[in-house]
Amino acid sequence: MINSKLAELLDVIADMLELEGEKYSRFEVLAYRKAAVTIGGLQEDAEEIYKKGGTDALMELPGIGKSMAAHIEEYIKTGKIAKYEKLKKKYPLDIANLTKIQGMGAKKAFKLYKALGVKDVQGLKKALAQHRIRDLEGFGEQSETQIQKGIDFLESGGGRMLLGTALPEAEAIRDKLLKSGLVEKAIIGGSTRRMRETVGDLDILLISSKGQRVMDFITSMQEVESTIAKGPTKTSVRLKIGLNCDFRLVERTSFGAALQYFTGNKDHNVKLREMAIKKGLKLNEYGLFDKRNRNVAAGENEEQVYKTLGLDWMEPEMRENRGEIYLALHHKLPKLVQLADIDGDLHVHSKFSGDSSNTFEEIAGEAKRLGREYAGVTDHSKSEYMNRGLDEKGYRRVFAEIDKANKKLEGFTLLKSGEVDILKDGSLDIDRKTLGEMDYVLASVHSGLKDPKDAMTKRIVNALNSGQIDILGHPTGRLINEREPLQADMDKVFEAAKDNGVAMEINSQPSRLDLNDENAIKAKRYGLKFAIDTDAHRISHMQYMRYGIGMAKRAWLRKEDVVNTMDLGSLLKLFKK
DNA sequence: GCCGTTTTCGGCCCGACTGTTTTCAGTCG
Repeated sequence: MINSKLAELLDVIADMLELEGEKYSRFEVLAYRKAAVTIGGLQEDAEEIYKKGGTDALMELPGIGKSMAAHIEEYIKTGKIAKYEKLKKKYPLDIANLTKIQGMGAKKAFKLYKALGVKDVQGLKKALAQHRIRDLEGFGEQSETQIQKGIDFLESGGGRMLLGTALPEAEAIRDKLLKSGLVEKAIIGGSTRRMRETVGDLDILLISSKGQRVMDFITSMQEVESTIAKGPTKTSVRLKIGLNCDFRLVERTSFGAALQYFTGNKDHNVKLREMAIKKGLKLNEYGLFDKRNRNVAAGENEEQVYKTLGLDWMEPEMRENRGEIYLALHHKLPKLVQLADIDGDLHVHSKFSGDSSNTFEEIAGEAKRLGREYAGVTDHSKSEYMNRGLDEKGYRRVFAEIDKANKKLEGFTLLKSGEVDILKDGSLDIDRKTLGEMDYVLASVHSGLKDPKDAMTKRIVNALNSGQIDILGHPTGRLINEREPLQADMDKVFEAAKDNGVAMEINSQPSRLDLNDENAIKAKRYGLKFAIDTDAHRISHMQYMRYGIGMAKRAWLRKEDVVNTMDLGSLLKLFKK
């Protein structure tokens, strides 16, 4: 995968062009930055895209035009970009890593290079230790401290954190603020509100008349490690869990506009502002203004902001500039699936296998509490010997237990299933007869995750073509920040799934979220159905459903795209087919 | 350098905070 390296190169080119100053327009710099973001965020390897469709395919990507496509082609063919190499001679410093330090941009880095010969982070550390920075023009003692802090943060592994870790932390902080009596309103914004799989920092929006006291309260909170910036309307802190959190205080009359601004991703917001300009208006976080600087539609809710721009309000998960603005303009937004639509959970482990200790009573009790009508018991199959996987006999024993338990349960049904292993040749490790006794079959790949793409594609497609699978479990096997997804031609996988009526799982475990939004968007284009499951190994995991729902909404899935929104009768009929 | 669901040329989003400064550049989101 060349994406991250390529994105870094494009970003550094942007930095260097910025250092060139007047010679380049800031828009050209911006173009490189945009391209870097696009490439860095791709799921598919840019090299694959190029191999399949050449520079034309690359130019389909947002922010990639003729020049960028040529740069990418050059990089794939030669491992280098001439424009970068040329600039590098003039700026022979490790901009990519230096600018990872918070508060350090290309300009500061270059200043330090010119004055002190600092070329990389190592050199910077040396200069800091010798206190050579504080005497430079434009720097001071504080600068040294800030830079040192930035380096420390970086080295302690500051990066994007799982949504499943970040969201509960944000909620805890929000609740504390609400309880403090100092704020009228507190809402979590940013990528957390958009339910992105990982979160770079938290944004919390506040209404309060006690500005200074609120900011003091925040910086003295237990969760806070240090204060990065503190002003009357904006405070940034570093949290002990290793995440930064921005707090913004706005007037009630601006709250809608502020919430809009702090929720949409950058592209979405830029698009909205452009629309505002075309209407002779100006949009910022304080409101929507006309030429005489009169607020025409800030209001207390976002709906007014969207409405005044001619748009329907849309759910936060959609605000990524993936075409949602066009749909909103033409009143064609899809009605997205909601957590409350979920009627059951089709991937739950029990004490009969694996590292789970869940009893049927516990599973049923928690599921009922969450308003669900059924839960599928999907214990591991025998290939997972590390997880005490079940063989045919073992499954029969579990099915008998399920029958017994169901007799005692009222208004709730446990379903007979299994998370069956897909073997290397694509066959399942449980015989046909036993699979036939299951209400449905969930099958997953658990081994050989690094196998070559061709073999892996064949393996999964064979399994799908066996006609024995109802749901493909965590289809790419990735673990966020830990393990790369398996390499398979997802187009072929989705095609085979469509042919065989197999639903794709959206696994709600915070470290999985698999399929992710991008793959789910693709799968939906093939007309596939989805099962949003929790893969619960603990009873508490059954609440992870909201993360899977977040992913589904990000993929614009509707209720009818998700099989476990159906009532039990309809679901069983579907699986019978 | 990119882009267009009116445009293939003429546009391209907006503001807060910091540190080092005497009015602002740099950085960030």
